[in-house]
Amino acid sequence: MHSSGSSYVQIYDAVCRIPEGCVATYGDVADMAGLPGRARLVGYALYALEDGAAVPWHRVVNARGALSVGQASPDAERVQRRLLEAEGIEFGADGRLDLRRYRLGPA
DNA sequence: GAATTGACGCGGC
DNA sequence: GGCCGCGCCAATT
Repeated sequence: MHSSGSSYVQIYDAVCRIPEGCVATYGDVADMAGLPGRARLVGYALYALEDGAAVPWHRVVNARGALSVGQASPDAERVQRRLLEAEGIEFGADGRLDLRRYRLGPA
C-alpha cells in the first residue's frame, strides 16, 4: 500500500535529517536510508527530485568532498556551492570542502 | 527484454 | 596523494 515499491522516500528522509551547516556523502545517506553500498541509488533519487522539493539535496556531496551535481547540471553545482556557503561551509581553492569537519558521523 | 549509462564508493597501484 | 578498475541497482534506449 504505502510502500509504493520505491525506497527513494527513505533516501529523501535521510537527506532531510542532515542538520544545517553540515554535509553527508552519498554513501552516508544510503547507509542512513538503510541501503548500505547503494550510493548510486542516492544520486538517482536526488536526480529525480523536483525543483522546489523540501529536501536539502545541496547537503549531499561525494566521498571526495566535492560536488557531483555538475555531471547532471553544471549550473546546479554553482547553486549547491552557494547554498552550502550560506550555511557556513567553506570551500577550498580546489573547489572541495573539509569532510572531516562538516561530514556527519556514520551513525 | 537486453545492453548501456549513471548526482558513487572503495581497494589497489 | 592521485589515478584506474570493479561492483551495485535503477532508469533509459
